[in-house]
Amino acid sequence: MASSLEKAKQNPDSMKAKILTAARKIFGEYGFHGTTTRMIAKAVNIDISTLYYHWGEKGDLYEAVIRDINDGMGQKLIEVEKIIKGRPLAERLEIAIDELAGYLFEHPEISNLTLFRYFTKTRHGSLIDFKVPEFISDIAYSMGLAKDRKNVPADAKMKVLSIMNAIHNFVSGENFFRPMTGLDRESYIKEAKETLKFFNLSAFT
Amino acid sequence: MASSLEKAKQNPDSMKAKILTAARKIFGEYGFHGTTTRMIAKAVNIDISTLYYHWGEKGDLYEAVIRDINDGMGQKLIEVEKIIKGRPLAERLEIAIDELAGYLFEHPEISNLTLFRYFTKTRHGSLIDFKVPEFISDIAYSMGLAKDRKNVPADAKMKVLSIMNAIHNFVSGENFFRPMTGLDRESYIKEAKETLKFFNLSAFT
DNA sequence: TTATCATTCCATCATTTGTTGGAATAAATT
DNA sequence: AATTTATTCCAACAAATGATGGAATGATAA
Repeated sequence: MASSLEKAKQNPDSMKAKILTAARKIFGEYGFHGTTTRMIAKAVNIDISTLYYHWGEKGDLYEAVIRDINDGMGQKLIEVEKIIKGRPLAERLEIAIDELAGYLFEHPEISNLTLFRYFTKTRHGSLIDFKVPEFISDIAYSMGLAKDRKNVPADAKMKVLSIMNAIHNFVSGENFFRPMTGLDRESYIKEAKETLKFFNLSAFT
Repeated sequence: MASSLEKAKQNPDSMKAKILTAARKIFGEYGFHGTTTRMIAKAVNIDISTLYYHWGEKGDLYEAVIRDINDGMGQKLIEVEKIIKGRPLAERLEIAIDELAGYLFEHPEISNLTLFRYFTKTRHGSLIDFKVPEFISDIAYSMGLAKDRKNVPADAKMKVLSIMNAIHNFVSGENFFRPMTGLDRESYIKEAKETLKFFNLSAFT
């Protein structure tokens, strides 16, 4: 059975999908409470009631957005895993950083929303399954930090969290950090990747 | 001339200071838009109008909170600088990580509010001077990554940002990350410090 | 063509939220 | 004691916000 989200993504030109795309962006910029349903409706150029017709409550739309970005990350991680399979660790790290950072710089709402969820309490506790724990364990296993995917030691999880967060930080923080460095966007992305490799390669090789 | 903020901090029992303390905590947990003036008033057990009497608009109170946490960070950085002065780099790093992480784990609102500001757009752009650029440059200089405090290269700034953010992440993300690891608070803090040292010592020594 | 269904908008509500005026009270000053 | 000043709360408001009913419109099926 196709979920409401899957249905929307089948046709990116559908109104439902357009709303979802706008919601991703705006929720990512302003957070849940900082976003109003009217802001999203305006971005799509529709009446607010049309938005409610397609997605129901604000919280439901937000959940759909979270599920959507999780799907994206999950797919990307699988894709990366395929590329790096069998290579030596240093090479794996370099490629993974390039790929993941590249992907997230193209979709900064993913980093924004992920960090939002880490750091913020919501007034009405939406307990969305965030998939992050599984992602983290999978990466730890893939990096050889755990023998068993289901039994990853705490220190390995902490290392992986550190890596992933570092990527998210550079992506989400671009608006704040880039002016500090005086770099243009392209150079900033390049420098971010270099910095990530600087820490990770020396740590793991 | 003592600013409104300084005046409040002179006497921590004053109503003005009590409101500020509660505001720090709640803004830190829920963000600017997620926090209502009524939530803060309730936490202090006062009427909402009393809050307005002391601090004026919500945005003004928020600014005071930001200035307050900046003061705290600034003082702590000076304190740390004194302790590590003259020691070899590896030792400096270890001590700095212990001290800063310890301080921030005691005052998680600082990390929360700092990251909030990095990653979030506010609907009404409050352009508070955030002092972060100076902090970053000072740390880069202190680590020997720049000859000149006023002329820090971009890659050095990126490295320092990476370090600082990594600390903030473990502090702010505790509620999300700790359940993933199964650690108690004390062990989590210890493990966070270890992980930070793992990446930084291997990178810089 | 007619009847059914899906989609969109207009108008409107009920709450929430930021904010203020003014009365009541307490504290300080004369 | 009388008077001013500072502090607190109650009540209320306007604007913003989440949400909905129902009419209009368009598409689809019969």
